[in-house]
Amino acid sequence: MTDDTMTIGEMCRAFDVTPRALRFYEQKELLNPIREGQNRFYTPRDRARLKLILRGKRFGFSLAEIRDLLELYHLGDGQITQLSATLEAAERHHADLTAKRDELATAITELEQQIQMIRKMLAERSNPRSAAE
Amino acid sequence: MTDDTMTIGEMCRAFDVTPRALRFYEQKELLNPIREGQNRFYTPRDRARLKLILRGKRFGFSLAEIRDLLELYHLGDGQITQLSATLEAAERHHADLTAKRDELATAITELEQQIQMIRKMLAERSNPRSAAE
DNA sequence: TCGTGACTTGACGTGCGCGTCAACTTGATC
DNA sequence: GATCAAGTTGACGCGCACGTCAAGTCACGA
Repeated sequence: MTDDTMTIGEMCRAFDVTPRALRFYEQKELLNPIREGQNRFYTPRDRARLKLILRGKRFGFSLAEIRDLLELYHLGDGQITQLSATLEAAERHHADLTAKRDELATAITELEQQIQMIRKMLAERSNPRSAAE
Repeated sequence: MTDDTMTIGEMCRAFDVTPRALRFYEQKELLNPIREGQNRFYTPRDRARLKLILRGKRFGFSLAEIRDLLELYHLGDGQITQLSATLEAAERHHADLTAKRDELATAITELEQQIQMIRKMLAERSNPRSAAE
């Protein structure tokens, strides 16, 4: 076994990112792989964080925001640092996400109405007589 | 009545954006207000489009993507241009949004678990004996 | 020993989404 | 007629999230 760490190349293939991006995230303190000499070795924890990074990006969060949020997820595994402050931050993030979810639901509903309209127009175009119904 | 159009300043106050942003969106062909001499007058249609622009930004879409999507929403009001192609594009966008919705739901669930963990840790901290249960 | 391939550290470049001047016009008010 | 607010067109600047070189290190097999 390879000690369950991964090289930068393996990470890139696994997550479809470039080495440049991984080093950039490290510089911005979103990742901190083990440094053995010059080389980097990414632990399972790094992988979990990268998943969250990419997810956060998809939802339009900046890397700075994501870095702060990663602190929250991180302390699940034992650290007892300012728990109540962390709870507050987590709840703010939760409110943020649920608001986004609601807005997304609205957007989806509206889009579905648009699609229905287009379907109707197509139907009337292919069979104009049915417009009487 | 003021012809139901708005000046750039009114738009900025209504949507909390800068004039610079509105002119930028116009340059990128996301908006096209009426030009009366030098000045711009934004119609209800511009306002509807701006709403969608800002929403799209919140979901992490680029302005170029949003511009393309606006074409879809637009043709609801009469134009019959490539209806079936439009339907396809709309359905792709729909798939995109629902995927985002599902991923967001996952993220929210995970965050809620984290919050539960933090609450538990706080409870045990304030009343350590209950850890025996 | 000599590639070769994977990795490294700078350092500059790039596209996006505007911010921020400067210099000007235009209509209303004193 | 002067002023002032609101708008205009360039044009340069900036922060973010990397891309893209150049130049070097290091382990490995032929």
